[in-house]
Amino acid sequence: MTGEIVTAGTGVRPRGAGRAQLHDVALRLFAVHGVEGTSLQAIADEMGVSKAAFYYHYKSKDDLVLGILAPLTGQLGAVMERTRARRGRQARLDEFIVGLVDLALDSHDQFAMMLGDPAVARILHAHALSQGWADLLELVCPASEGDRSTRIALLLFATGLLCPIRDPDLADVDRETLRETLIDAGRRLLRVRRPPTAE
Amino acid sequence: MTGEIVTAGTGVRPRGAGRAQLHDVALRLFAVHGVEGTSLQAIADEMGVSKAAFYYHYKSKDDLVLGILAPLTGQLGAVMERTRARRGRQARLDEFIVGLVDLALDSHDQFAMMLGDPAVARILHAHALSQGWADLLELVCPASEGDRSTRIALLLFATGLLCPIRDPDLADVDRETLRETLIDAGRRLLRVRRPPTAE
DNA sequence: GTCTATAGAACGATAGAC
DNA sequence: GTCTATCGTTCTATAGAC
Repeated sequence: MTGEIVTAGTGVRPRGAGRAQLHDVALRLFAVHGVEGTSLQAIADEMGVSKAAFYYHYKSKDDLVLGILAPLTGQLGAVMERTRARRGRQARLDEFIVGLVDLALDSHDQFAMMLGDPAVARILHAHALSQGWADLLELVCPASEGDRSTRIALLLFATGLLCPIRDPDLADVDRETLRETLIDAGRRLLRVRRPPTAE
Repeated sequence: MTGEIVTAGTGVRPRGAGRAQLHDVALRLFAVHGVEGTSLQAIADEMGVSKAAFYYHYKSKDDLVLGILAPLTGQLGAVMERTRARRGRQARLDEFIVGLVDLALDSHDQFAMMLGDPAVARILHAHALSQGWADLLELVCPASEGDRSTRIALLLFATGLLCPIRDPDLADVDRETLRETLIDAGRRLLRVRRPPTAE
């Protein structure tokens, strides 16, 4: 079920308890308005503190984004571990699908940030940290094999997970149903027959 | 093949020829950095003119975004017309898939803006103009029928089209191959058997 | 851990000359 | 159709008191 919160090896360290609230508030605003569309002022206002208080927790806005995304990077690594442990192409694809869906459902906003926000792409790139996702892709569908159509389907699926997650139309669908539907969609898309071993 | 450029009924009017270059430059920058991440200064610099020159063409940045998106709105309407003309659920789904893929390939950057950029969502909403996409969705999968799993797959597919389009890994895939692969993926995802009549 | 105050830059937008 | 110059605002970020 992808429960582990990994603090990850990105060099971003938590400090106190107020930071958790900062993450929550910032993440929610980032998800709605995007990173560039959210000012530190807006975050501070929403928290009911002054803007300067922010700088106790992080030294810059970019740092905040990295701090928010750090757990996701760790979780992505965990999915990669589990995928690597599987043998056979079908088993690996299935592990990838299930892992990614759980990640998208557990950490929707972070997931949407990472894959959807151009500002985040810039920040990750600037810190040479965009690797996690690229590595996972490479593991499950090596570029050397040149299987373009699988790679396209993979990218389509991962990106497609952005929408069902944040769409207001789907707010009333319960989590387990959504999860099964998305996993089903992934298997259909990637021609994975059934859960190869168990779940 | 979705050739028609419809100026659309959005109330945004072209003026001269310099506007075409403005659209090109702005669109390219918007696609990379997002709307909020692209300043009018950056656009002006890229065009080799002053920032003030921009205001001859549009009265605001929001207006520029609407102007850039107007043709897409028209094309979306055309897809809707063609979809409406089809009879039967399978035929409509197929028309939707093919139409959307062509739109995504023809107008990748506009497509990515509309579906991916939170700033654009805000602008469209502020002008009560987000309808085109919602209407198309409603036509092909009415909310009243309550077929959640099809709706989820539909959203996943549309959003998923964002990525194969802009991913640098896929730059060497020729357009026709990409088109066929994406259409195939859509049919698999939405369980559409074959091209119901012709193409 | 939070505050006030402010520096300094960048932003969107306007005025008016050419 | 483009320019220079500038207005008013907002932004990130810092300094220093509590």
